[in-house]
Amino acid sequence: MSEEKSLNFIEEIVEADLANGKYATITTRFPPEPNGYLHIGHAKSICLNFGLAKKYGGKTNLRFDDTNPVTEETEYVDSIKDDVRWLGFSWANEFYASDYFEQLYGFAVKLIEKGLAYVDDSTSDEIAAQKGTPTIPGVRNVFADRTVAENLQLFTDMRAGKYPDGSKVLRAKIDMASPNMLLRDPIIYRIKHAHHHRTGDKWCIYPMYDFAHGQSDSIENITHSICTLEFIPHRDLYDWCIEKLEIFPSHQYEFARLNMTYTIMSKRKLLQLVNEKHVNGWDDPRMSTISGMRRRGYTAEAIREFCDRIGVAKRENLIDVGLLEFFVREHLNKIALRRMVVFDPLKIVLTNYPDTVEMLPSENNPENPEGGSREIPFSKELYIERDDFMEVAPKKYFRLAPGQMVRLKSAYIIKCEDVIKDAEGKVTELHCTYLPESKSGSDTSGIHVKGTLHWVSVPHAVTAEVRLYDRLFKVEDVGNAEGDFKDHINPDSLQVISHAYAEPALLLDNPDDRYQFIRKGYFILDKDSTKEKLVFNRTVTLKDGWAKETKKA
RNA sequence: UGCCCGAUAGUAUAAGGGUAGUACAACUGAUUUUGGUUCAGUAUGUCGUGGUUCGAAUCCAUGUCGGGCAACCA
Repeated sequence: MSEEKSLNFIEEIVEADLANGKYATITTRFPPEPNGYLHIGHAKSICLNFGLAKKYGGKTNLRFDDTNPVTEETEYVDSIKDDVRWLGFSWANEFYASDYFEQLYGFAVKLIEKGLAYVDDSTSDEIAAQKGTPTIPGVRNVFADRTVAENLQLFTDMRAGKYPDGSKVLRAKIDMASPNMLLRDPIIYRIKHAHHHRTGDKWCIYPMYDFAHGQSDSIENITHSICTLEFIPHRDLYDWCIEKLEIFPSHQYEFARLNMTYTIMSKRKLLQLVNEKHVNGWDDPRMSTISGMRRRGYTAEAIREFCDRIGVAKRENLIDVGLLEFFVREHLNKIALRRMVVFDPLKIVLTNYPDTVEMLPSENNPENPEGGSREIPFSKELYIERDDFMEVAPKKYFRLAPGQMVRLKSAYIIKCEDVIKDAEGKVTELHCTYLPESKSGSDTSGIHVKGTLHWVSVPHAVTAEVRLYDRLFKVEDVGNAEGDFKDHINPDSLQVISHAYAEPALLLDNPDDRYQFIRKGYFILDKDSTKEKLVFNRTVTLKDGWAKETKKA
């Protein structure tokens, strides 16, 4: 199988199970609750579950864990399916825990018949109080002594809708003194007169996670049921149900969930950001949701590489978001079309350039010779970036300064002759001369300059809106930071450049294309774009060695 | 003071009794018509203490530290 690359602990389990004949083939599942959009943490789980099946020739089901009707919606189901597909995976079957409600009900009846479940009329407070604490054993109440016949009748009546919400629950009869709190007669069914997104009003009792998940796995013959660390204590109950019900023995394995710097990974908090309008929806490009990252321009390939690289283990972790960005850059560098866009323009007049327009060819991607080239209009009046000029420049500044020369990308070398200012002393334009013999591709000037700038021809410039995103939070470990997580929101996470100047080639390209705005970063067209108004999202910046250099000083 | 997980460079992750390796980050330098890319190189690590062993990140004991467990959520 894999000789070079080392295995993670789950792959080792799978290989052992396959090698010793425990299973001929494996089946995994990705089991989201449709109560929110998927985020990068889910991507790790998706890559793990689908990746395992792919690697070992098994299959993976997509199963919606929809046992709590009050939080779940079809919108979420649809978005989850979109996201999994976009990530590049296809499921063997699309299942729903709600598909199994009848079967699950039967399992509960079986437990009652075996004397292993009872109907409890206590309030939730009473149940909590009787449960004890981790160091004090719980105590059973009188309802635990109800007869099988009585329990059967009561449970039937619960299903029939004879009781209001909260008035009764079905509990598994296990061990009120167990050191594992989850085994102290856990609730397995509760009454909820609520509309379910798939079963409608057919049911008014719903199984709890612990009575649905393992059994669903079992029904689907899941061999390796992989979940996150917080479910470790649930494994005893998972196994207990399977054993008492005498059904296919799926096994649960747990790995550490992904945590990432400067982001949150909780659906509850993500929902809060959406509801309270701290962001513009679940697919806001600043969100750690898969749909947000997609809109921002991250590629599925980069996300998969990231998930592969971070590994799977049981130790808690906090991964540098910079690692994700590394994989995004690595991929985009290979596929992005190079374009020139000026965000903050400073006008340049080439005093010795004729009143004509030249079309200059420029490669689409230096990393890919087959990527071809496009023609860029060049004229007497150009825009360059305002911070590519300094009137008084430090020593290692390779850009424009009075008397200094730079190369204009794919065009000529120019020299700054005159600085024009307004009454306040603000630089309004630069008068430069160009070296005709320095034309890109046929340079005979013999001059080598250190700096190369991007530029746009003034009369040909296309205006566009550019949205620059920064991290949504100001602190590294948002989850463990003091106070409310919203206190740490970065107020400057979105900067809008409403009038950037772009080379005209950007009008012609395909909306799915990825761009590198030379010296600026990677960009993608946003869905808010129209024919009249282009809108671009910055996916990620380029690494900036100069910024690092200046920061040091 | 119960039970359960875990601990390897800054961050992650390998090494499964035999040279502590890889990626990102950092730092040097080279190349470069993107201060990007690429290339070459440098520095940094086994939680503590005992033990077993010719040999321990790995096995044993013990301590310490971090995390989890008492929703009619998943």
